Amino acid sequence: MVQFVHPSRDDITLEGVLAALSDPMRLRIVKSMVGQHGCMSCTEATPCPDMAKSTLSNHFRILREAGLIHTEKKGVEHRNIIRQDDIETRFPGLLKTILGFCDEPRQGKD
Amino acid sequence: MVQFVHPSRDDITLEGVLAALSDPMRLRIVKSMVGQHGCMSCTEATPCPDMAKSTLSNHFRILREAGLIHTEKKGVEHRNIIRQDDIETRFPGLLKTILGFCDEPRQGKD
DNA sequence: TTCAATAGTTCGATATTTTTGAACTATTGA
DNA sequence: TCAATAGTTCAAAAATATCGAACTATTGAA
Repeated sequence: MVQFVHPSRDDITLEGVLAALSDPMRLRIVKSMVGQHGCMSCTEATPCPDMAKSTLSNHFRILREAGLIHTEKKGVEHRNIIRQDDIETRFPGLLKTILGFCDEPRQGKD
Repeated sequence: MVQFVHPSRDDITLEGVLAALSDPMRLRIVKSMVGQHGCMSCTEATPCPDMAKSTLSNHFRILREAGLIHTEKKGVEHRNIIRQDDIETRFPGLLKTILGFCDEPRQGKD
């Protein structure tokens, strides 16, 4: 039984958010999750398939503990959703500003 | 003879800026430099005196190589200035948004 | 000119963090 | 019950950060 740690809205810190987003991989994960606005599995949310599962898992943990995403287990996979409202309330405009500058991973569909 | 590396405006990357700002110490250094709008020596710009000189020097190098500050030698000390225009041109609003959320190191004077 | 003081860099060693593969857990579906 | 899937946890290896010590360059004074 895996327990996920999610900080409450007020425990989300600027430094935590910036540190979480300072990794190119995590930035792209977050970007892809904002694009979609439903839940995504870890595998779906990852724009880089050639990476160890454990590394990926660690990135999701960091995003989770920074308060950027919410994860819950749904069947065999983990559904992740970006905590857009919480972050917007805590740091208005921050996420939009940052993500506005990063490369679109894919605009349309294949 | 020490040569400083300063990326050109166009070589400043979002990831580089975020990575540079994701360290609490560097965030405070940048904050203090934006408050002042002239040059500051490394010592002046540092809100945390109890830190090894070499560590500090490394932080300034990272800020410099991310394109956040410009450093030039002036006599015995190094004058640092934040590259506010370059960053604003490259990522409009980013710096203001981020710094707007971080704690004021000191609002008035002593 | 020489000497000490100052401001910061560079180097090498240690400490911390990240990444990885392997082994594990939990769920689904045959 | 068994295999497949999705992800976690663990321990070791790789990469980064921190530190103290030694170094460089400049200033100012004797």
